Amino acid sequence: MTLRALEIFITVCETGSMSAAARKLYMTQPAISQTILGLEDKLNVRLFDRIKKRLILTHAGEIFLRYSKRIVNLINEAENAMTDIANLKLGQLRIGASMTIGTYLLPDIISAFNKKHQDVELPFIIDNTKIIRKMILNNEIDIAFIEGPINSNDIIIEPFFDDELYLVCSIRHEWANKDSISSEKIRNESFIMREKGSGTREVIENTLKQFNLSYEIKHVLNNIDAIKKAIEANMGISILPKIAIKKEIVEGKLAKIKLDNIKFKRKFKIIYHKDKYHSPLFNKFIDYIKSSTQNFK
Amino acid sequence: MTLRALEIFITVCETGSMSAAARKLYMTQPAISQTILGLEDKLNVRLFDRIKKRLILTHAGEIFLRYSKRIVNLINEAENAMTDIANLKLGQLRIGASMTIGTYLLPDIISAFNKKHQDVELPFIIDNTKIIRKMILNNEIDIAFIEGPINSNDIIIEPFFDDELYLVCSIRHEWANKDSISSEKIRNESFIMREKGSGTREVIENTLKQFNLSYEIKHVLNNIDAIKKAIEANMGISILPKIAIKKEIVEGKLAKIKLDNIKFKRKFKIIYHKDKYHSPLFNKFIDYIKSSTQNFK
DNA sequence: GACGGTTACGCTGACCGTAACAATC
DNA sequence: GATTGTTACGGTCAGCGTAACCGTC
Repeated sequence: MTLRALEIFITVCETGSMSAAARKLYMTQPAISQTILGLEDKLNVRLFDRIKKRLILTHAGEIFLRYSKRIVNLINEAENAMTDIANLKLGQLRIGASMTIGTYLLPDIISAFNKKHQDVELPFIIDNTKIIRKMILNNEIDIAFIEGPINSNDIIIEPFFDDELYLVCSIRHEWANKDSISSEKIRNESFIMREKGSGTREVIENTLKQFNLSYEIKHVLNNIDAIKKAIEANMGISILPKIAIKKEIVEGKLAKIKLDNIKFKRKFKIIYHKDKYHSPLFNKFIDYIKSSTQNFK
Repeated sequence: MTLRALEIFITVCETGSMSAAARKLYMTQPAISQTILGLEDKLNVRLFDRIKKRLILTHAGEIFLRYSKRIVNLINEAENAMTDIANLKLGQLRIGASMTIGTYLLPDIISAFNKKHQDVELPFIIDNTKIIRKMILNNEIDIAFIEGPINSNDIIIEPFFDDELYLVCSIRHEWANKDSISSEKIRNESFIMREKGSGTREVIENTLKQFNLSYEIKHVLNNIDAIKKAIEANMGISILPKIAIKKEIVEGKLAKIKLDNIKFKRKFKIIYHKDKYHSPLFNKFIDYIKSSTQNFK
């Protein structure tokens, strides 16, 4: 019993004749006749009474017609769902991100993307790089955005955004009005730092070490928001990613200062499993992320 | 997209591998691989991620799996319904009958048949022969049982029961205790008759005319029950079909008397459209009717 | 004769098997 | 080397078309 046979049967019922069904389906009439006879033979039941060359559904035929319609409808529904997925009208992309990106960069982008593609599900999880890496390998998420270093033969890494970190102080701090500060001076300031293992801290330490600058850590806070509040309260200075402080700079709550020619730079990366199927939604989202972050100041 | 492909897809999902599915379905593994690839190609969607030769359903695959299961279930349901019909576990037979048969013969038989075949529908209609004939021709009923004459090139007529009509009188009537009555004597009795056009009346008139017997009609009642009540009240005598008076004879409410050697006989007939499909239920019911009436006294 | 359904027969392509290859464990 | 999935190729059969036949209007 093929789906085609069901469609033909339904058409015969609706048109009331095999000839009419043949015309409607662009087939020859004997082909219709044969599939109907084949159905009857296969089902061991007469579907039509042929009374004076006119077709009249038997009781069995009526029951089978109802089933046939339900089946064909369901198949169409399934096919539509699949084309919707192919056309990004439907789908799911499970997104992961590490702290900073997940907090300051992705929320706006995801929500904007979701407005463009209403019926797409975009479950989103923020965790540290190690966990995110494991989730990629276990196929628990489809794609992730991280700042820290990562390595695995099964993971493809693709940079997508040049991050820079800025020295930040309270607007009440004496540096607040200066354009630039001599890098030597920071050894006299109280530094507020992220905890060990933080990608942000790693960049800062590496860069300062590279320039042989000494500094003193006064407070250690495990999230950027806490650090920002502490700086606002003039408890010290810190070096923070630009995406995390954009808003506060604009609002005049924090001041960013150049430190000679020293730049704190790193790359944000897109990662995904090397065997991952690049669904249309997958590709679209990567494109969207890239174009959204391209002109980020 | 074939049903077979859906079954294969479901099996692959359930077993988690194409090889296992191949073993389960007694097919080769490449055949499985091809149908899955074919499905993906046709649907324009990846159903599985192949991560290290292991199959993991994509989001699209999960959605399609749910649809596939529903579709396959529905198809099985439809096929089961059809085999049930073929096996008389399900079905419908629309039965018609003319007055006498429908009132006195069929009800018990239909209800007994329905006890043997619980889930079968047996809609039943009683009307005069002319209407019943029309319903057969219009495919409004599948089979009918009639006593009167009928003719149509499209209707098959098959006798199934030899009916006999008996002279009946009240037990208070002077004939009640006699075994036999000379046929000449009925001209002095008040006759109770069915209306003109009744099949029963026709038999009586034809037979009496054949024997050149005269009689006088006193009352004309259009149904047998009314005639029986009238006879019980000793308003007259009548000649009634044996199936209609069996109960009253046994209960001693009416007396039946032989009239010399005159016998009022006729045949009950099964009729159906000549192009009617003889469903298993159709045949079974005819067999049942014949065997039930074979030993009717 | 026009129309509708069935039967007979031939072709084509989809489906499945065999064989060979690739990749993972 | 054993297992699993993909690719290539060939055979078979179901499904459709053509032609011819039959019954109804």
